[in-house]
Amino acid sequence: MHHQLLQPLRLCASRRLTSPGKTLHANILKLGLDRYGALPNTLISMYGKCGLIKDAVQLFDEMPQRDPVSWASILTAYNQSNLPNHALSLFPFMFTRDSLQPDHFVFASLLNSCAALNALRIGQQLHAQFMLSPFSSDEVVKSSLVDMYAKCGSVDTARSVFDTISSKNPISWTTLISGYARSGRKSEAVDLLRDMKESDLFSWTALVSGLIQSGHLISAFHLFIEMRKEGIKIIDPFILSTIIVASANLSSLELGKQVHSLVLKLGFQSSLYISNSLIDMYAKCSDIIAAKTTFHGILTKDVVSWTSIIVGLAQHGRAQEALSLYDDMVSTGIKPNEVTFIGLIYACSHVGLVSKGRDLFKSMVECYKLNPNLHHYTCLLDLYSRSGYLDEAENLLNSMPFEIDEAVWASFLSCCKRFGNTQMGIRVADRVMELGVKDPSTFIVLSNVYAGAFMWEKVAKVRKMMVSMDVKKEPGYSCVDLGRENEVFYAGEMCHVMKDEILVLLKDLDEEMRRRGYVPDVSFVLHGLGFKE
DNA sequence: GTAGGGTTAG
Repeated sequence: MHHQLLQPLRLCASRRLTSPGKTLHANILKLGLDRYGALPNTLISMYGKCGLIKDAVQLFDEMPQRDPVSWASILTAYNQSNLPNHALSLFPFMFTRDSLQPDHFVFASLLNSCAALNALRIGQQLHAQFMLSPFSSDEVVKSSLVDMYAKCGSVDTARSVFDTISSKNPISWTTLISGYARSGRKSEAVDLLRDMKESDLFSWTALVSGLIQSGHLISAFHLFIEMRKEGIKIIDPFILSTIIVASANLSSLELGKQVHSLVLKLGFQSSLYISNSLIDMYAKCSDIIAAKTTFHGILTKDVVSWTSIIVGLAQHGRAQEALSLYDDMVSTGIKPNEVTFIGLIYACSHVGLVSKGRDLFKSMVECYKLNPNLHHYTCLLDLYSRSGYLDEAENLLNSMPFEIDEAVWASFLSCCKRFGNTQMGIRVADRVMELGVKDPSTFIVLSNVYAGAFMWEKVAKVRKMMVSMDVKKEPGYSCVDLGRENEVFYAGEMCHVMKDEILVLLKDLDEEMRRRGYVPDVSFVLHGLGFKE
């Protein structure tokens, strides 16, 4: 009897059919078969795959007799519920409570947890235990070792494990290609794919998306085109969504639109991943209307859809629209996540909605039980300081559980200067000096603050530091998309072909701004340091 | 019961 129940349970697991799975469990209990054969372990695995981790854990804890299969099932369940740390902390009880030894399935699951957590030390310990175990030649475990080392930043070790695999399959190849590509080792990644006899859509996706993650955007596009020429069929939308991300990062509306038409041609427009990345792409490429159209065209929007449009609107300075969409989102019953709040506080920051931003931060912690990270504190700090709430900003700075980086210090410092709080400016500047400075623009802000307080010895000290570190400021530039071409303008550039037209336009704009009440602030201008600003 | 590729973040 219990054999006939295994198949439907496995079907529920693979198709994520939660309620039929529960019904089957109820029937199994009624028949008194819940301790029969493979049924207990299959139930754990079914609950894990359906995302019901609590039910899986309860079954596991209440089992009178656990075996390595039960352990592999619960460890995998934790990984699939995004709780790899629970898997690692449970594992020692396999020895102490159950007197069992890990098998190859258990090793593979645990290495997966390490990869997700960047836990290199534990990964190395498991590697040693694996080598001493009777399973030391298992090739699935070796593939997970390759992945673990690559994800923990040790790509060369990943390579040496890969070389010990005697019969490599497409999965082991793809794992290493992805590792090289994500670490930015372009030529090794490409060479590996070319050495691979049976490259498939998976390996190409790993290559292209890894290169996009490491910033090799143009190469990624060339490889994508090569893949199409090779005749690899695009049978799922994964690679298209990464290519959309690349268009967004290149700020190229032209490329983004082309990829969008390819999406339509191949029929993947209903994929949520695709629509979500299109929202972001259109927003980053300045077409906020197309971003909104994409968003409203989605039938079942998820948190990422809502978050993407909120962030996009915030970046376009449309704070009110972003905030009112947030209200719509909550009333639709979608719970915001950490990223949503970054977008919301960011929106407030750009229009000076201080108390709204403060309330949102509070509701994030109190209503949604989300842990604010460095980005949230940075946004909130930015909100206070840009709006001139310098005391709140300084209090936050002193009470937050994170170390902010130099750019954030510099931004706060320039706000002290802008709002004329000389004492706080000096206090903060002294702290920044102690922490050490690397970025040329930070030196400039520091020098401005000290100069504003007539502290000439400190100004001289900053100058000396700049000279001794051979600081050179990279000239700022902006980039204008002219359809087929890009035009790059450097600050201080005086040899452009359209120089005369540009200067006339600039003069007109300047006069118009002054007519509307703009008073230029020249107190920031730094003389005699050889900077072209 | 185990291993590979995808979206949002100053």
